[in-house]
Amino acid sequence: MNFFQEKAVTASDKTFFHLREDIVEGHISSGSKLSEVELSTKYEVSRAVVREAINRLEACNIVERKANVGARVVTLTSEGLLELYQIREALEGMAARLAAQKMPDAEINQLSSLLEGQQDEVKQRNVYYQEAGDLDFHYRIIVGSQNQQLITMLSNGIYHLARMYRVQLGMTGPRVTTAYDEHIHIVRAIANRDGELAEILMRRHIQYSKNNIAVKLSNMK
Amino acid sequence: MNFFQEKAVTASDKTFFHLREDIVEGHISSGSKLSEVELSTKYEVSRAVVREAINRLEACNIVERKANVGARVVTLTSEGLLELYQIREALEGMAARLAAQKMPDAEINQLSSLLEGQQDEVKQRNVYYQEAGDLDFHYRIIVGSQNQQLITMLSNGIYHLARMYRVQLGMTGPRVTTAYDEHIHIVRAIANRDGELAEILMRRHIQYSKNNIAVKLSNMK
DNA sequence: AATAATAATATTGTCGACAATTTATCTGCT
DNA sequence: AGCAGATAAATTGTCGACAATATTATTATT
Repeated sequence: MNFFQEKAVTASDKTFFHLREDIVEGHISSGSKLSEVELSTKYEVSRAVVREAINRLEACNIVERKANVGARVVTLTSEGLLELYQIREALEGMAARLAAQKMPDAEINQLSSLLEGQQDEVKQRNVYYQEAGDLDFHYRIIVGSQNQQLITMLSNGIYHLARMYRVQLGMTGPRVTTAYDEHIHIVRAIANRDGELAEILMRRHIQYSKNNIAVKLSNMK
Repeated sequence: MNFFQEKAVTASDKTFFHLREDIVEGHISSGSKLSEVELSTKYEVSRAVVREAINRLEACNIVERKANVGARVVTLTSEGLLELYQIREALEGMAARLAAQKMPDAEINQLSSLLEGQQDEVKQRNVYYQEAGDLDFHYRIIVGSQNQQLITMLSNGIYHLARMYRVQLGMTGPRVTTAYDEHIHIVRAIANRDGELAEILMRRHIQYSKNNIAVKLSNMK
């Protein structure tokens, strides 16, 4: 599941990863308070490392912190989701454009064959694709952009936030095959080295998934 | 100078701001090592708060840290600058698009009259405009996007990095009047609620300043 | 003399304790 | 009873000390 290989060398790292997973996967519910002492007993580390982990979560926009008061998990709102997808649209659109310019042929071919391999799976509406396959696709293009700052920005922060939304809103299910076709077209544009088209298609693609989620979100309440 | 009002309530905050300024303004040179003990004596605080400050700087991409080794100020490279401007182009382009949709009329008017007020100053090639005026312009549009995550992203991280580049490369000087005209056109598009045009113009505007800096950068070495 | 292994030093990572601030509880007054 | 202020409890912020790791210096061997 971890595409972006993150090695936890220090205890702070481990606590950060644990805590992030517990939040993103919904074991710690959105909006709840993060008590430093409580977490330090739970994860069996000192308060200092919990603090450091929370600070990092704050930098990822996963928790909000007020001085002398404490940290809370961010509350998910439809506005927040909208904002997030606007940012993804901008950044991943740019990533697709850059990938069309810079992504090595070898990587493009790998991506193409990856998609071909997923074709059967998708036709059978295998839900797996939605999660891992989609993530894999987007991540490869981001890496293909060869923009290091863009890569860290997206894989450190934005993707976990986006997943947090999907998990907490119970997003699984359709939009599998349509998304697959969009992926195909995006890769084709990249292979043709047409950055402008790649960007347009990627932005559309993200707009579609945003709308898809937004509809579900409005159906819930 | 501080458009984004940041209040330092805790000692960690103060140290963070001090340290960031010392780095961005070039008092601590790019690539140098940040010793925790050294800084703690310099700023007269404990190592813990220096650590916290460094962690925050790391989240801003201003310093890089290796576990058990330490933190260094990022080294500025022409690739890094290029990457940064690609990100700015994507994000601020989106900000301009959103501002055209959401920015209140009052704020647009304020921005218009701000530019008019700067006109004389610009015609006289007052260098002040380049720095503060340009920053003010961009910041207002970002805020006008009404996308909170976008706002924090740009004002916490990216702008300080961009300024760090300009300072360390000794960027002052021309491109004042041309940039001013571009500003005028962008605001006009926003006032006309033409998000698509606003985005295009903003992206062009950022591409121009990127090229402007890139030329200077290549002339130096 | 050069290299490898080992010891010494310095730096970062982690911890528990204390200080400052906020939040909750209690007391007294109208 | 309800509110204001004072007091107590709990939580976060800061600190200095110790542990673990990395870097440097030393020694031994070829």
